[in-house]
Amino acid sequence: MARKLTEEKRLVILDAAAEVFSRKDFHAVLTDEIAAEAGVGKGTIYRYFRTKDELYFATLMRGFDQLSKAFPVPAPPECTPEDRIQRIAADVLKLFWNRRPFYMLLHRDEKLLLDRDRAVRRKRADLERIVQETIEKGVEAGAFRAVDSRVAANLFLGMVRSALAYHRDSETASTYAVQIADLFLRGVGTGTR
Amino acid sequence: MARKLTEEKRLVILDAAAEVFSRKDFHAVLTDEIAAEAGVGKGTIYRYFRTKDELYFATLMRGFDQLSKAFPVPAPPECTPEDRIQRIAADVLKLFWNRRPFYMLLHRDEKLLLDRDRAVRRKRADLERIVQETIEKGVEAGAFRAVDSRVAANLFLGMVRSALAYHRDSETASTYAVQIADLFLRGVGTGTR
Amino acid sequence: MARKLTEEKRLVILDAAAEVFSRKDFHAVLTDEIAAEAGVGKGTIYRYFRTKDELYFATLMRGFDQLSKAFPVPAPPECTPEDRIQRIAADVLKLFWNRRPFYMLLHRDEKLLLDRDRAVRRKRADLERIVQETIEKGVEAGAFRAVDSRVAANLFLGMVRSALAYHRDSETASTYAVQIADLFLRGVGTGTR
Amino acid sequence: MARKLTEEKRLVILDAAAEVFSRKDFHAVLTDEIAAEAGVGKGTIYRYFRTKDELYFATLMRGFDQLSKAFPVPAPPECTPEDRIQRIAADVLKLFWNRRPFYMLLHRDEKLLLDRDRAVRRKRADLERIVQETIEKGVEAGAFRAVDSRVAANLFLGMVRSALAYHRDSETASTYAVQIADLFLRGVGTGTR
DNA sequence: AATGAATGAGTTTTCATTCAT
DNA sequence: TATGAATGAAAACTCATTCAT
Repeated sequence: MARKLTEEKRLVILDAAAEVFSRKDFHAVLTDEIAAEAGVGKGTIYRYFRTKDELYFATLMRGFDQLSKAFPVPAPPECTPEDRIQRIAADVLKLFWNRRPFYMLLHRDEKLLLDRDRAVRRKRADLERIVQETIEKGVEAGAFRAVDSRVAANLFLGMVRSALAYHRDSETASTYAVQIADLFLRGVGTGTR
Repeated sequence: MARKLTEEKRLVILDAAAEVFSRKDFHAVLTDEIAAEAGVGKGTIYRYFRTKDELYFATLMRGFDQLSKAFPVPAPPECTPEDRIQRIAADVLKLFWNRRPFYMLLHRDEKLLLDRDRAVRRKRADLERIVQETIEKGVEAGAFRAVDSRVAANLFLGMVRSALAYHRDSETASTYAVQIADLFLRGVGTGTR
Repeated sequence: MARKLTEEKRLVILDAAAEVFSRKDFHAVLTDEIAAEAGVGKGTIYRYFRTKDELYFATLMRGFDQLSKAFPVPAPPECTPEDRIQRIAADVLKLFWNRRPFYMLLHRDEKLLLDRDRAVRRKRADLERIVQETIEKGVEAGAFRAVDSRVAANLFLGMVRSALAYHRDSETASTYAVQIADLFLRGVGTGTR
Repeated sequence: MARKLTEEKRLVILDAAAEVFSRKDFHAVLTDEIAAEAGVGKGTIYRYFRTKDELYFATLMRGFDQLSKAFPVPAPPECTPEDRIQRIAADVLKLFWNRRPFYMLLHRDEKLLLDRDRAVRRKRADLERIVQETIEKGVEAGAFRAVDSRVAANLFLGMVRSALAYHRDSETASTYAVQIADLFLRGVGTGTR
């Protein structure tokens, strides 16, 4: 039990860090708080992470990786644009719904992450691109009006973000997903149906 | 830099602070940087604000007050819900469009502001309420489907926020306003027209 | 220098502070000087005392507590007023004789201490009262002239203070004690002997 | 009225400084406080005194000079030691009785003054010497017991200091002077009378 | 000549990081 | 290996002194 725990403890620290960092600014978080939250000594943190910065970035990346893995997207290959939109809303909301702190964290430091990590940049772009492409396909197929796909994608994601950030605890991810998809699809739909 | 009148200098400092704080976290900003940006000595800042914290809060409040004054809302009194929605989108976007740094600042520290200032809390609630009530009226009038007004309001504002945060420099407030209103109104509309 | 136990180090810091504060004004003493004198880092001081002020007060109180414990007074219960006077002079002088720096410190900030700490106030009053009561008893017993006991007590203590503050290093506490008691007792005595 | 007021204002500032410095440590006194007390602008102080230090020293010296002038000592030339002692007590007490703040100031920074000014050093020594010589004469004349004149002088002055520092507002200088002289003279007297 | 707003050197205080245990 | 007391570089804050008005 001398070395086996190592990876486990790393995760304990990362979890604690995610928790604490999600509550306040990077600079407002004291190393001690993270140590306390993790239930380890402050020195231990430095055995696993060279600096507070590194820990912070690792925390972001870990959350991000979890998401990446969980990310259900590309999503079904050849379903209708409407279904894909619906699917994306549902998936993203479900993914973050019970991890609001982490979502807030990711959202707040989006910029830092995007600047520092290629994978994050790619993933972020992926999501945007998928939504955008889906919309474009919808337009091409005549299912959607000729909206600006980039703008529409941004608005769609804005609704998703808003749902994540401001939903009440009593509300569910799927309710929101349905409403977002519904609103969006009617909003961009051609009405022919 | 010569002798300035007191109130004038206070504003110079607040402007500088807004500029600097909008670029980085509170904790990442040094008092010296603000002083430099304002073109005053560090001590001067402390003649106008007791602590860095107080300066920060004053900065947020100043921006907020400017907005409050500029805020065009209650908006037209007895126009259609559709028009009001359109108006709100246009007004809010126009208000913040060229103050993105400040908007980001306000958005980032929404919580702090809401916790500390009643006026902010009220203003924020006002906007939400107006949107929500407009939606409710639309529903009652049969112009909108029977959506959950709170959720719909949240999604509407989510689109607005997204527009503010992620728009490209080449895009205009009014373009976005039109698209948001269009998308939203079709989304919640009954289709009877 | 190694690792010390917490309470031990607290005392090391307090000793150093007493030393440094006794040499100069509170405001003229730099935190760094105390740290250097204590042989610890500046930050360490702040682990034990919240502010420089708190450290200062703690320093005064510590010396005061030491004295309180060492304080031999109430002194003999039922001996003659003359003996009690002699005893008090001897005890107080002995107590402070080799702690002149601390005595000076205590004396200089008498007011601060009296204002802030009830125990100090009580102790100070105790000493005064004991002297005064002793004098009153002497007067009642016909051993002393009908002097104003409060004034006489003040003068007696004035001699004691003067001895502490201005004695030469070559002089001893007991020599002074004898002379003070002698002078005072003859001074207030009735001469009947 | 452009230049005539100059010396007058200098004194106003010195008075204010004496008042404020007597209440707190040199370092605890802000230049602003002195300016406020003097009813002049802060800058004005610097027109009269180069630095705060200089003002402080000037304040001490001013008080000291006033005393020097008022100092009645050498005292009567060829009266009895008893009379001289009585005279000295009365004179010193009278001199300081209504200037307690200044006395406290002088007393607190005795060391600084003694270190910096030859005249002060001389004056202080004078007083001590006069008392001591008077005692010696008394001893030689057989009027006083064979006390250690230095110690006795110190104790005598200790009583005087104590009277100045701790007397109540309701008490008078002459009462104290009488009691001090009485106590001291009986204390060192041979009893033959 | 007088003023008090401005200044920045000098202090206090914090906190990431180290290191003795 | 884990710890948390110790540290000092870095940041906030103060205040004597200057200087534009």
